[in-house]
Amino acid sequence: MITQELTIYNTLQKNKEKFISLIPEHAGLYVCGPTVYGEPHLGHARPAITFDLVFRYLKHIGYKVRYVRNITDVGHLENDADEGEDKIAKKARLDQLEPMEVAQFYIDSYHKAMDKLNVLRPSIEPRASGHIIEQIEMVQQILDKGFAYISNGSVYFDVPKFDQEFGYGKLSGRVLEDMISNTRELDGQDEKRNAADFALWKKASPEHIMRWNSPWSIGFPGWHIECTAMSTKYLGEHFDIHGGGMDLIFPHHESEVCQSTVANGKESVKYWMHNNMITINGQKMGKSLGNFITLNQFFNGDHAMLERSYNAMNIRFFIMQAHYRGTLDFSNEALIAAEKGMLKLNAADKLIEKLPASNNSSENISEWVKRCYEAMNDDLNTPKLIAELFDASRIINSVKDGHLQLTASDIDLLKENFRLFYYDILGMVPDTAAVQGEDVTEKLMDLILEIRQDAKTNKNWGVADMIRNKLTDAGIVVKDTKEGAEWERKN
RNA sequence: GGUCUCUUGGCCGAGCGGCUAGGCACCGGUCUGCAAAACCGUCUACUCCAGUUCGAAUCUGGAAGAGACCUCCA
Repeated sequence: MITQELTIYNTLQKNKEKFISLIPEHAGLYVCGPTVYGEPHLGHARPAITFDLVFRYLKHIGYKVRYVRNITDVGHLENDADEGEDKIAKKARLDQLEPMEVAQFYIDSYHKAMDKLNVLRPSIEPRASGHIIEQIEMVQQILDKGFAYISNGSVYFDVPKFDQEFGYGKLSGRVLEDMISNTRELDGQDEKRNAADFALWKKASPEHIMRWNSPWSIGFPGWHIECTAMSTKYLGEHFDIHGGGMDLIFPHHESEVCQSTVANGKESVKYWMHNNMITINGQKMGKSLGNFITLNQFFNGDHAMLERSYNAMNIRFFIMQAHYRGTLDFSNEALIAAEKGMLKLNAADKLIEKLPASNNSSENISEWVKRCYEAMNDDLNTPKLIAELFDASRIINSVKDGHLQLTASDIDLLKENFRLFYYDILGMVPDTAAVQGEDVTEKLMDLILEIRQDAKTNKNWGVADMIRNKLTDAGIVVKDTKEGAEWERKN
């Protein structure tokens, strides 16, 4: 049973819409995954986390979800390379490795980083190189229907013809005539009949390492066709959600609309969702700008722009503190502020266990739960949800201090839902460092705090402060409360 | 230049016509041997101009600034 009414922003309609799945209680989700020719960086984290939230929330509210996220491991050209050269092939030559070895290395690297960020693995993670046959078949379908042409061994999609029949630019808002009139004439690009046409299949030049046989030439598939072929294969000709970064709207997703409309005879995607981009200190992240920071550099603090290291949950929390459709700017200051907030919530979670129950509740916890759901139902408003969690934190701390009261059942309700939203839905990881097992540590800490308490009782402030300061240096924060001293690990 | 998006207090960031967002920082208070934590309170806002409205951060028009995409490729 579907328990919540979710509303999501559909790029196709430029509006928020109720999410109604094509098949009741089932949801199909396709997201453009990484191009594996380099270390995973911040730009990979945002879409992965955004759609991880979609995946988690759809499952939570009762959908059986098939989540497909592809890996692009064929046919990439360097942005700044003069001659067209496959990104993976180029890297392979430099490193003296097989192209697939390079791809595998970065796939592993990507997975490790995503695991740290607690991004759930998709249901299916298809690789473009493993679906060459499906792509060739789809190109053939488009040719058979007359919306593509062969030119010098390559196959191009006929955009003007598509525009006449179906209307081009639904997703990105591009107008074909404007595009044509704004296009600069480039030498040596006259294989295409029209500048707006895009490649379905490219004939490989001699130095191009990654190549496959096809009816038209030895070559490789055009970029856009892989997503259409793989989404059709695993989710069907019509599916619910297609996601990706806003930078992919044009030309990638617009081209996918063209391809699926022709090949499948209808538009495939019901809801298009796009996450916004990430900037660093207000600037676009780019290798040439010197602000290109990989995820591992964040985790290690190993980059000139980073004042210190930031753990994966800190990054995840920070990303979720902004709405996915807004730009997000990274800075040391903002990251540290996010960490403090996160630690506050972690501390509140631990306190829930120790709350005293009253006969009456001064707070309406059911209403609070409702507000949490409303935030998520409103196009995944995670900043709002996090604000509600901070409100819960205030309630928890106040109940502990005796300023507010909750009944035993309200405490349970609060505990259950705080953890549901914080851990299961937002995907934060419990602060295990101080909680998990570690009996010896627990006993040692009890002993140390006991000694310190003795010193305090004897007004031996020097010893008491020394213990506290040394523990602080060791990354352990001591909190003196009315019930005695408590401790927790920092980071 | 074209298309689109955005511009909220010291920083991050919700808000979608009237009601405190929230976090971080700062300041004051409670607590404490001192501190930290916690709680309470205070202070800084809606880029600018014009319009619609009883009422606008929120709608409309204009200006300025920022960003994304706009050849090939992914």
